[in-house]
Amino acid sequence: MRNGVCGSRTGLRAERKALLLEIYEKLFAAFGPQHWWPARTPFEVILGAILAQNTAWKNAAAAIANLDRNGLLSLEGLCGLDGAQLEALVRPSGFYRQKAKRIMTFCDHIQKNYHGCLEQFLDQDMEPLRQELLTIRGIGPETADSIVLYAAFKPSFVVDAYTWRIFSRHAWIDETISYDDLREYFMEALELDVQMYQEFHALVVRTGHLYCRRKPLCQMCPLGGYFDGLVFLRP
DNA sequence: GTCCAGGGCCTAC
DNA sequence: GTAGGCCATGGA
Repeated sequence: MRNGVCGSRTGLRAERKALLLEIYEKLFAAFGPQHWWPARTPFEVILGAILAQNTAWKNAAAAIANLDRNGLLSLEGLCGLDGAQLEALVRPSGFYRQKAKRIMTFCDHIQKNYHGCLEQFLDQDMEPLRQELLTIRGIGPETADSIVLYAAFKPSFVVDAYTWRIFSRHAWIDETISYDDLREYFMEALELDVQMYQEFHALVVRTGHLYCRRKPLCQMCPLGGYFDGLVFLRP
């Protein structure tokens, strides 16, 4: 039993679905469409997903701009590059040695297994694609889900640090929840909907940027029972 | 000068 | 299986 409403699995799922939809609608009403992912091609989404790992987007964007200036926003372009050159170009994104290697590893994987055809790789069913991404060194669950959702347009919910912070601080989830369990928390309750998943994740990040960064946070954040002038939801 | 950002890997227990 | 250290730049 939770909230004295219904103890059945189906009931809990319905309850959770209603909560999630209400959160989504309030965020959408507050912020509107976020137009994510900020990239022109699936390959650029993938580069961005790797370059943004534990990094402010602005820094990742600077690295992408460097690649763009050199005409390197393509698999073929990057494959002709040596490691040191790529490191120099992605330097603004931080962790640049790791990230250069991760990008190279990804490109090698597509070259070897798909003859350089990214479309063929992305065209797989969702689960096999996700699992294959997770076998590539440097691509963890969040990066994989970002690629699946925003580059392959398949409904895999993206969980990030803001999702965890916002939802745990509201006590909607247990703060010790694992990545996969938190992803399931969304995907079990919500219909599989690419556009909605894209928008939901983007809105969560927007909310996190404004109200839920590590430190200043939650005096002003939804935990107080209000959010940007809106009455917010309580668990 | 200090803290933080749209993670992931490796090692030690 | 999980806590802790490490990777690194740029902005507040």
